[in-house]
Amino acid sequence: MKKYPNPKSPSSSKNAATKKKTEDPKPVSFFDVVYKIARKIPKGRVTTYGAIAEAADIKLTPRMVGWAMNGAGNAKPAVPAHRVVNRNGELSGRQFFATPTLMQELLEQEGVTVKNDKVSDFKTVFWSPGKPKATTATKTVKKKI
DNA sequence: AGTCTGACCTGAT
DNA sequence: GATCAGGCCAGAC
Repeated sequence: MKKYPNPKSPSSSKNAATKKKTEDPKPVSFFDVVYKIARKIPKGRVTTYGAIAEAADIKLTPRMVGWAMNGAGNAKPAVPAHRVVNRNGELSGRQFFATPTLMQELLEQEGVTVKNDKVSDFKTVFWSPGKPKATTATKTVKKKI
């Protein structure tokens, strides 16, 4: 993490607009897919990176989801990255926000209780992107049904 | 062209 | 139960 000159701007600070008019045949970059799913997250609810990766039609790893979130602020409309947490329910990406506490503030604002940088009742506020057979979600919410 | 990193997850020790 | 290591795909230098 030290060899990175610009930790602030992930995509060379070119923002997501880099592909502006270059999209035509296959505009469905894995970025767009993640954004689309993240935007579908209802208010007061959170999901995990792995769940999004599973919901994506394309083969994708949870890591890529987080990486794609880098452009969330640049994406339009802005993607509610604060509603996306890791499988543990921790606000791992809070430090990537404008302020480390912004993520928690937003979550609490929507009614999500955050304790110690972790979502309380994570399983309760957990929301599935739409993939019922989510392996990860199955384990997390296995006792849901 | 090769190397490394990355807001993760899963499995094994 | 906690910790370590590996893996996965894509992008940037």
